[in-house]
Amino acid sequence: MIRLLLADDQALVRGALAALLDLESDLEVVAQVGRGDEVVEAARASGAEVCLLDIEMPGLNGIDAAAAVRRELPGVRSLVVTTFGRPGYVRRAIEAGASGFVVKDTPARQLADAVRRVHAGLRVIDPDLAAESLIDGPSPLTGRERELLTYALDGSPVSAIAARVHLSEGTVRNHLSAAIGKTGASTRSEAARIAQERGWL
Amino acid sequence: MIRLLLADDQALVRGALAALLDLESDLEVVAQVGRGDEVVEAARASGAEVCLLDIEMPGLNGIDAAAAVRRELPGVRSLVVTTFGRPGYVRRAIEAGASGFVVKDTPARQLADAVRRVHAGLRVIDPDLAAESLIDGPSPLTGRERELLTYALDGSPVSAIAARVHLSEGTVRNHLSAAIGKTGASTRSEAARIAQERGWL
DNA sequence: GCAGGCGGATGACAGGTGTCACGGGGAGGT
DNA sequence: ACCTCCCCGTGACACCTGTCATCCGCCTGC
Repeated sequence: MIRLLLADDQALVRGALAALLDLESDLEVVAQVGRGDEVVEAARASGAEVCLLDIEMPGLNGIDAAAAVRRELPGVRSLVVTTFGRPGYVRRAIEAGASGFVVKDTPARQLADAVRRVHAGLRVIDPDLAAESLIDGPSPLTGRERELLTYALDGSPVSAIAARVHLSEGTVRNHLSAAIGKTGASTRSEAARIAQERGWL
Repeated sequence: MIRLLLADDQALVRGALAALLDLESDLEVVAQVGRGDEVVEAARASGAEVCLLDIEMPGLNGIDAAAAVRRELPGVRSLVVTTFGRPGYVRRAIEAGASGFVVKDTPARQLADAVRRVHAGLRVIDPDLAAESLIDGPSPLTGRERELLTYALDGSPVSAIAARVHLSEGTVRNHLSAAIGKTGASTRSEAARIAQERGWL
């Protein structure tokens, strides 16, 4: 019997996944949480062996949660399940110590298999995403560029971004201009979108 | 026995919801689709009585799908289930003929109850969203403003938007300026975000 | 009939934005 | 020591954007 922990901020999806996985005779959902920063504690208390982690969660995202599990509970394996198949996410999830990466587009019946493989010590990674992840390579952005791009995601004007990070507007424009060049975009909004799609943020 | 149709573009979520609802002794999932434009046909073929529709779907969104069901199969009721609780969505879903509106944050056990109520002819609407929907009022945007805002969502420059809709740049700027005023924003990106949050797009 | 709203357009203007050149400082590598 | 890369800043320039005034044609409601 494989003991599972589910982490997803949408209660309905979480409950539905629990119902789905509980149908399998060799799987048992022993804990459910809706926040990333509750994963480690719940996993320890419930004696979970595999953690199913969504990326988009309040408190702590699924990738950082996987890293925390790796650090605090070395014997527990993590499987990241997310809506968005961004190549950079795969890389970061694996680097964070996750044993698998699955998108929510995959057929439901494959999920139980993925859990079993992860439990057996194998790695499960969506093949398409793995290929893209290799092609795109790691992020070429510097720390500042990444930071400023995240603030540019919502289309904020340069002045607002500059005030938020306590920099001059000229400096912000220079960093964003560099990011625009590296992403092949022509506006900071477009650059921010591209960077996010590739998981560079 | 209530016959259900599930429509959600994420196969994993769709399958999980099916597993969850099939646990109820009086519910039976008789059809599953991943696209909005397959809903009517699948509902007719399967003899579904209630359609559970996600909003974000390829082909046709859940609200338009609810309208299509209303038109083509008057006896079938729709329950819209979505990730984002945007007030405008509720209004539009109800106007489109949906009998209920539930967000994916609600506890899993309440979903089956919502389905039963909808099947019984009652309306099921998330109370918080219903209140917000009344406060915000309907969209003040004109058709063009709405259209141009959707193109402005990703931060596209005015020139690109103008080319896309075959208008002069000046006209596009005027419409967007009006939208900026109505949303209380100061850039078109911000206006687009605000409008989307309120379900005006 | 006619006001009022919408869609479309032009022109002008202030201010925001992207680019480039250039400078200076600090951390890391050889 | 030296070079390289990152970070921060300034100034200048061309271009983009948001706003406003003003015009037109079209439809709808009164």
